[in-house]
Amino acid sequence: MKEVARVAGVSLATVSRVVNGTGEVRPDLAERVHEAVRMLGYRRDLTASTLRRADRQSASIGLIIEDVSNPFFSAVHRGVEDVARPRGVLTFVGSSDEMPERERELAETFGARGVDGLVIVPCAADQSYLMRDHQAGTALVFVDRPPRYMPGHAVVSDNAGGARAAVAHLMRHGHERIAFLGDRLAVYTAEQRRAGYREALGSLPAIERTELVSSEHGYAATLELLQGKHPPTALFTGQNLITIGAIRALRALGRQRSVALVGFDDITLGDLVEPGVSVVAQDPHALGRRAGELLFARDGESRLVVVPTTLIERGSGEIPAF
Amino acid sequence: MKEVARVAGVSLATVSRVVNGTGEVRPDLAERVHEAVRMLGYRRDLTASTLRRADRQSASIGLIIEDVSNPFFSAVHRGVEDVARPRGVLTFVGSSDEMPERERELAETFGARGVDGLVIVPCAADQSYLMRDHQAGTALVFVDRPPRYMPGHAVVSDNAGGARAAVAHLMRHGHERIAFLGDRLAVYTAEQRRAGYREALGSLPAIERTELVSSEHGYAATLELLQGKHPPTALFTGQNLITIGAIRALRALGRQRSVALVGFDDITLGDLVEPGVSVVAQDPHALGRRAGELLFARDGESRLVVVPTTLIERGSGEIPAF
DNA sequence: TTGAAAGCGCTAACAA
DNA sequence: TTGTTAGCGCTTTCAA
Repeated sequence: MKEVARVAGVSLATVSRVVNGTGEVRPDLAERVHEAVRMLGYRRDLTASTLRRADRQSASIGLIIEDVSNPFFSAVHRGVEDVARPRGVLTFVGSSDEMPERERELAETFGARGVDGLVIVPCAADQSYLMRDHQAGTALVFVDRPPRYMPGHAVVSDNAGGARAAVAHLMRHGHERIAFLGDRLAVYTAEQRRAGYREALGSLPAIERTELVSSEHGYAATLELLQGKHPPTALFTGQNLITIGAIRALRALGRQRSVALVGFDDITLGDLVEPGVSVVAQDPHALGRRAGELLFARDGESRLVVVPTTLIERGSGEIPAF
Repeated sequence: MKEVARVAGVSLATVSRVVNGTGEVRPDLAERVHEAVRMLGYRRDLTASTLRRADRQSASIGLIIEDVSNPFFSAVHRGVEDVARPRGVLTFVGSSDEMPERERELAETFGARGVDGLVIVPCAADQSYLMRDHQAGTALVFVDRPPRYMPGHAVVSDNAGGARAAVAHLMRHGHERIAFLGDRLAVYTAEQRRAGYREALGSLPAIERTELVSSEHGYAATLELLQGKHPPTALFTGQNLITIGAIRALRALGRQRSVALVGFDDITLGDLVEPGVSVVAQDPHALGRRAGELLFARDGESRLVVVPTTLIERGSGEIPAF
């Protein structure tokens, strides 16, 4: 910058004004500055700029998700990017792998880098450690799950509503023995989906298997249920991997055309499988987009945004009870 | 930091030394500093630190991929993250959406933020604009495709080799009319895969449809080929979306069990479809990991790392010619 | 071993 | 309209 000023024969302040487009500068001087910038290949240092600036905005945000390579969360990521980019804001991203200490570590590092905001899929039992950043002026939005032990904006799917819709759908096809196969109930989404399941069941018997954390768990639980005494005629799987495990198990038993199945969260290529996999689809991109919008709005009040889900009928959920 | 120094009754320099663990500090003084840090909730400002530091390292890198929510590229992303994180390096990420001006814009912004390195899936016709960053000391690694009009490290899949393996596999099952359905040949990977296809064919007739840029294109091309005069008995699809389009088309014709199919790049749940989808799988996570390793190694010589592919037999590729 | 002071590249008062 | 100067929060000489 000093170089540019020297070559253009102006002061540092003028270069700054031209480069930032702030303040009035005589056109011919501005042109000389631009010329020098081109000649020297000058590019202003945004970090130094942030340091000195009055508003101290770094035009960067942090995003903490479970895993950047998980299709659900990478769609959330894209949603956030799509609202950040038009604002000229860059995104730092990190995977927490559902480990609380990684979540904290990432939040810590992002904070030390002076991000203007943080979008976070919380996994720690307690997010109150973020109060410091919040008070320091970092905007905060939680996504997929609400925060615990601290207030804050949150954008979540309609987990309970989607689950109710799935179960009601199965009931409409005559099912009275509908099993729920769910994730760790400690996770908000799993607990909400089970709540929806129970609500929709009414007086029908609840058949529940929870704490299933992999497709293998889903596979085993499905086998066990269907080979048991009073097997269910329909399955409602509360998560992606569990759905896949259930499909494999139904195939292994040759029951994929006789036992109904609705999964929560969409399955890639769910329509190419036979029968097609009926699901309650979430909209992860919208989740990210709404979170980003909330982040930049910088509202005071804590808001909970609920993104609707959609039931997609592809065959497996429309198999009748008998 | 001034506060910390005041509370601990030491100088700024001592606080810096304690916080960074550099230089010798009397244990009792160090303890007083730590105490003050805890009390005040002090966190050092990494951007200011970078500005002043001798090495000017920001402990951040930039990653430019086609789309953060594309499973292939998000796996690359995870690979890069997995080598950056243990080094305490944070990752800025952006989607180029295969638009050259976005690629440049992102590279520009990352540069202005002082990233130490850039991992990039190049889509512009010319990457020489990056020479400036390179000379300014930014490490540069290209991934999935080599750079154009500038030297640089690159990590790519064994596109030609994988294609040869796919075609040879089909030939081994008796096929003599094998069609290639490919992406835009302007893209390095598409061109390499076609080259591999042609090499493996030997004297067999080449049946090619290229410039297919969506699953709909793949669908249409498959229909057209199979309903034509001398239909192929086997298909080699050079890209994910094309593979999906081809599967849909084969189903629509009821030919999924009589026409062989091998796709380049793995398909999620390819084993749940009937018949299972045989593919030449890439290892996008390894692509990202190797790129990250090269980035941090900061070798002088331009190196081209080729990551091997794996043929996965799931049924569709093992359908015999008659 | 510690502290004083300079200065990284930039922006924002203020003065001219 | 332009330039001078102070200083953002930090690290790094250099001297004590």
